[in-house]
Amino acid sequence: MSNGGSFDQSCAPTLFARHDEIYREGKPAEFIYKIESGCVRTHNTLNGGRRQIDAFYFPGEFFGLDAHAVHGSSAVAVIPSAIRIMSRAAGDVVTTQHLLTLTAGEMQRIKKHNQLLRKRAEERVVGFLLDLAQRGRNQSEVDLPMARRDIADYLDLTIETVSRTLSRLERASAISLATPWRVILRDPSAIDWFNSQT
Amino acid sequence: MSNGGSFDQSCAPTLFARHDEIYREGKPAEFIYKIESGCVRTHNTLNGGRRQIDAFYFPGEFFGLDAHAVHGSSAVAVIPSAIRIMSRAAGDVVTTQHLLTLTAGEMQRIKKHNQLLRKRAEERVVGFLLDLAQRGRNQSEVDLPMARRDIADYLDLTIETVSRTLSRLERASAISLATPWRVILRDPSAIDWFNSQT
DNA sequence: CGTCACATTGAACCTCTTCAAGCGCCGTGG
DNA sequence: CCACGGCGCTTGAAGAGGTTCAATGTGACG
Repeated sequence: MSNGGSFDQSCAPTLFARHDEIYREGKPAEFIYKIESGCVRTHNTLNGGRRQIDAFYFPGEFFGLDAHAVHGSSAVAVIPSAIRIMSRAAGDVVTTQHLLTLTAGEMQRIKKHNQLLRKRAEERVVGFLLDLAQRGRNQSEVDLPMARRDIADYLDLTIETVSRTLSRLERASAISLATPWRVILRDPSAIDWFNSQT
Repeated sequence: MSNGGSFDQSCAPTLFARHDEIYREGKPAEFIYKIESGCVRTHNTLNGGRRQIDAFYFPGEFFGLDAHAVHGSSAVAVIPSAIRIMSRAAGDVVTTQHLLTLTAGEMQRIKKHNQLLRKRAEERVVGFLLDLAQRGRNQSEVDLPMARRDIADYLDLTIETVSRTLSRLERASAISLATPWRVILRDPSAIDWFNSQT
């Protein structure tokens, strides 16, 4: 698969502070974005104030690949982040073929998230941790830049359930919480097992 | 949006009987498919025998738009169906632009399904019925060609909960079950309301 | 008329949510 | 420098919603 190498140097990265909005739901989707450093989340706010997080993105990953002319969700920096912004207009450095590849990858990601939402709370949390471990540099240590509220809204659980589940996993010696935002996985090989669970 | 009109006549439809497999998970994704008549479901079988239905497709809709070189799920005819099969190879009648449009639409559909999975049982069932009503010819009468087991595996509920929820909706005069596979919606305008619930 | 597959209904159980309180960290101000 | 207050995480107890197990109902087909 293309890693976007052919067009990722097309502009200087823009800096965003913690909780800065990168684009807003409903606005025209003119650009695609690539994370250089930091972490971004995309979310919709349903009427009722309830918030739904669609995805977290980490360095090297692309986001903003909405289906239609307008963004279906808002993007916000979870921590200070550097992001490359590229026009998705036809005829630009971003080709239709690129877009198709990236969009197909995004679809894959959503399907995976979909499967996660069908599992029980503990499996969701474990799946989330293993996913982050796999995407991070260190397979056995995971950094959680986002708050419990964000994790809960991503996994469709309450913050209490997320917290309780992490505590239970720690008591069971499956993980270790160095700090609430730094998790050590006791069995990194669990990643392979989990990924085989289609 | 393109309705695919430029290439939907490129071959004669193939007929599939009830429960016939159209393609299988893991096989190369060489074609895309358009339903002329009938109904198709796509599903994965997780190890553990548990089945997960990703989508139902109806006349006029496309399926088989998997992200990668191989299908991520199997496709099966729910009832006797006529399906047009087209090669997705580059240089064929199906252009990259077509594929991007169709894939983006598929992504939209998955996101919608995703939101459905975050709701409570009753909302999932109602959302499912309204979705089918909207896609069908008659806004106030829905035909359910699939079994309760299929609906349950699509909504991530048990067949008991689906059945109980439908019964409760009928007692509440929200719907009417002419037969277990024919639902009359008492308030079709609910579709607009439900779609506004992001 | 009997059988089979599917749908419906009931009751006990379990998981997650809800409501409520406690804890720890950090920045601010006296 | 330390007390205070706010914010986010954790923990506990009660309650609601769905699942599980089990039985009953119903229509199609031989």
